[in-house]
Amino acid sequence: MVTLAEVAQHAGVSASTVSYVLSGKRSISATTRQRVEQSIRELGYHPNAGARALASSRSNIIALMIPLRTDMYVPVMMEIAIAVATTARTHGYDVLLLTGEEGPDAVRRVTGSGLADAMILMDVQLDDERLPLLRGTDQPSVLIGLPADTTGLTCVDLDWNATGALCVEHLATLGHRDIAVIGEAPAVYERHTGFAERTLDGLRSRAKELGLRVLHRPCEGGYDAMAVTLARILDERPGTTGFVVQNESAVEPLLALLRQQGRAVPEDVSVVAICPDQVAVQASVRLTSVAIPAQEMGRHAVERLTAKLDGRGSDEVVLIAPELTVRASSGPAPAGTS
Amino acid sequence: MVTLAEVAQHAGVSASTVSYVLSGKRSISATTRQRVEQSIRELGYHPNAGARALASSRSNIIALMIPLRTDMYVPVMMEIAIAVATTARTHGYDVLLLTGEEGPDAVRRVTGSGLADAMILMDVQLDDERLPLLRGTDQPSVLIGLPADTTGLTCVDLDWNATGALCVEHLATLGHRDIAVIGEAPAVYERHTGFAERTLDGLRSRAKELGLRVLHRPCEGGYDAMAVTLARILDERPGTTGFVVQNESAVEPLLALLRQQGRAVPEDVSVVAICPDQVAVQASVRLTSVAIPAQEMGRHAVERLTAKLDGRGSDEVVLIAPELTVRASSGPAPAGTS
DNA sequence: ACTTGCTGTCGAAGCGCTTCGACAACCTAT
DNA sequence: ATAGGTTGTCGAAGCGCTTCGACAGCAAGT
Repeated sequence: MVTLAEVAQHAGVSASTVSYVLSGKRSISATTRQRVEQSIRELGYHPNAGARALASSRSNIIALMIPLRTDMYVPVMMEIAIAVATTARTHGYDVLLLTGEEGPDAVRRVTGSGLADAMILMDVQLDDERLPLLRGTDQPSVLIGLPADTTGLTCVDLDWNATGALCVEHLATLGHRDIAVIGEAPAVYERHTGFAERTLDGLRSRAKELGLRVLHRPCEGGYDAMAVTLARILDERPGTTGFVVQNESAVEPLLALLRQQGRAVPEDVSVVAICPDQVAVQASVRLTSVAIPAQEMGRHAVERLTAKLDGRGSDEVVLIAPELTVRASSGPAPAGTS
Repeated sequence: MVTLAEVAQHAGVSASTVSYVLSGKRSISATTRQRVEQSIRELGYHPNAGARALASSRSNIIALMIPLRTDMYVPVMMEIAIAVATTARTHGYDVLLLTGEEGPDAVRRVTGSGLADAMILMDVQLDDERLPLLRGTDQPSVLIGLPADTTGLTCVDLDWNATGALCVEHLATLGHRDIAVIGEAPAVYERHTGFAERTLDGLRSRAKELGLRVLHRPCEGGYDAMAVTLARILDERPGTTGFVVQNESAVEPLLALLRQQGRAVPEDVSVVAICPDQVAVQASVRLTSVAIPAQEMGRHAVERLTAKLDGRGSDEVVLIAPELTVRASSGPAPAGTS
């Protein structure tokens, strides 16, 4: 293992000079710098992470806490995680992967031990038990998702209220009057996950303004669950012509069931999904959808965080504006329904 | 920030004693231990990770290198990652998330800096450029997936050869003679990803033994790609009655297309999928499938790794035996085809 | 009583780096 | 020519922990 001291000796300078070459915190003459860089290359030197962390009280690690639930749509989590990791690297940080399993203890452990300089939390609940800890520490953090009370916190999220509203507006414009919302699994609502409730709020209030009727049903994914849910919806509101789906694993089952019942999409019923673009494009009917900007969320989160770590930037809530892409699953409401 | 020294003072012992209480590397009297533990609790002490790493040359971190490709089935990667993270925690390790982006440089960086004590590599290619580096270092590592040459390496993987064979056997037993294999995206084969080729090998050689005909077609996921692929297959081999699918995002499209063409599953054609159980269960037809044991793979990998870190265990290849679960998508070949 | 062997504790050295203050050496303005 | 300011480099302290050797105290065997 090559050390700073060896590099220094090899280059004929002192250890501190090498350190300053590496960090750029003091000016170094061009010739010295070159000599040092040469030695570093020749010896294959890599600074020791532990020593660095100890001396500078900076680990250059960002902790990312991901949920380990299975009722969330996993690819989105993964995409965020990957965006976080790659963006972090461009800022010189590595990413430590924490699963939600440990809960608040993980926050204590990481902040207490100086393992990470900052953290990003995913799957934030409206009243999340980790929040008091975050507020009580001076370690920077960013939430992906919005809790009920955001004072003293930095959050990044899709504007779910606006997303819900946007879906309704689109259907309203097309003349649909009776809207059914296929939601996430019941458990998601029970634990008061912000995005699900906000979507619903935005959707309902806009629907009210526009004079539409909305029926919301949570739904586990898969065919069987979707079949039951759809039957109930059509039983209760036979005139339903617009669907908003916020559960990736219910999308395909819904399309199949509608097809099976002889309801054509988009001629008889329109479907708007809230899902990653890839899902929308790969579905059996190319779906009109509001994209979930996973990458953007991950990137934003890291950028807010590094800003804080550099002393720039303050607490703030970043809401990403939703974008609806019209594809083949939505069209004018059939005559006589509006 | 509370330090070891403060705990020692509070408990009225020396710093080294506290350290030994923490590590258990020397015997400590019960009374002293209790006093120290009490102080630790009262002061809310957390050992500093950097200092620990520096002094012990152990970071207690395992690096996990995940691919950032989008043509692999993401939930499986995620499940493995989560299994790795949770299993690692039970052994006292944290997990550093590396994306494949950096490639071999990441391996150099991590081993060189002592950031991690060991690494787990996913998405291993038959002739992976990271392998020479791994062989050249004394840092323990485990691959999830099999390269062409496994000498000096520890690998964990599903036995893909056996998986392919198992699928064929099942179909053969049911009387199917003409088998089509819907594979991963062409890119997966082009970059010589081990599992895809091995599955095919196992499948073909068993088919040969059993006298079955096999037609293999790579396939991007989604409806459009699947439609083209299926048309070609049925054109070339109209008598095909058995399908093996090794591409999660082709499963549902295939089922839909078959249905659409009036081919009943499992009466007219049988489908065997190689996919996580969740996918098999949630599909529109409950699929006969060989499960991808993501959790098990993650767990095994960590356990092999910690064994190595503790000086136990040696290089070895762990192949997990595939298990086929019969569900509703496979049945006897229609009369007159065998 | 005296060595021998534990057991439990301590002090001190050092892990490899960052960072602060010091200070030559030089350059510019008086 | 001299005071004042830069610029580039160095030495030393210290980050918080682990670990090694030393050793006091005590039990057991001679």
